[in-house]
Amino acid sequence: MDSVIGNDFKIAAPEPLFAGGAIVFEGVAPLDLAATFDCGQAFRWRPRGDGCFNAVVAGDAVNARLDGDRLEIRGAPRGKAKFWAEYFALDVDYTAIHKALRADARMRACLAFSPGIRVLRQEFFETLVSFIISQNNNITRIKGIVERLCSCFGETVGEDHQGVPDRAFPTPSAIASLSPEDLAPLRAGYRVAGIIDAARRVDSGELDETALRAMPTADARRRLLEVHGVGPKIADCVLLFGLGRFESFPVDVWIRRAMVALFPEGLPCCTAGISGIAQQYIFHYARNCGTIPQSKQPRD
DNA sequence: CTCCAGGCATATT
DNA sequence: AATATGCATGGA
Repeated sequence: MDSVIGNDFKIAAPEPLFAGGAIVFEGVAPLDLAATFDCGQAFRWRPRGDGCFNAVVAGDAVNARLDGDRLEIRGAPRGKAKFWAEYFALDVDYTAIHKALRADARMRACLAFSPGIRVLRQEFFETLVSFIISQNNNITRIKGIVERLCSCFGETVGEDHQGVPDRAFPTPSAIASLSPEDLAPLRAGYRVAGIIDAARRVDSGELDETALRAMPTADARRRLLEVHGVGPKIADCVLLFGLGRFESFPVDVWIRRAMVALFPEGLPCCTAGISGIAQQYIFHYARNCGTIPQSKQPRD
């Protein structure tokens, strides 16, 4: 079972081009890199100020930029073009998704707020640990803790133009042998127990990504809930952002309140495996706008 | 200073 | 099953 998404919203990913040492995908719209990287699903992408974004992903220090509807990724080997197409969900038909979501006026309001958000397919272990860190935490500090985790225990994969080392997210085995005292420099508080438990379960094979991907979402969720520090919200975030289960979505008290206020009858137009994506638009709208649109919205 | 952050574990009702 | 409380830390 690969990504779970309705057939209506599957397309063939564009073929990669290779130009100037970059992996290039054309026709990627809709995609807004700033909105996508900064909507609370990823914690390592940093804007360089000129429209480029830097991160270390899958062991490569990469640079992503958008030129119209051309996505350029530098720093990754050609052989990983398929990985990057999946990372940016270029095989998901966001045009069709938007069309379906726009059938509802309230969903239309959320979508209009940040139409370039895509739900990324991020690496499993990094997503699991990052969202354990996110517990009762704010995004700025989450980013800081994740950076310190990489800086302390991640493999150096190069250095940036200022000579600062680029470090990968630590491997499960690199964390599995650590004690809470070793993680004290992270200043992650009570979350360190969860970080270590997650690393040990993954490192030992008890929690296996391949197995999780092969099992139904409900079973994978049950397995994730066994990890210390992983409750319903974080499990759903990991399913959505780290295991490509676009039909799953995080539902905590807050988002439930926003959802119910917006959609007392339940999420519309979202039954074909994209409720997680719909949720991300709702979440971002409610977080940044702070207001809940009424059920009656003006037509386009 | 206070309030709270993409919650969870645990105890109590 | 539902609700209440403590929690490390530091942004805003």
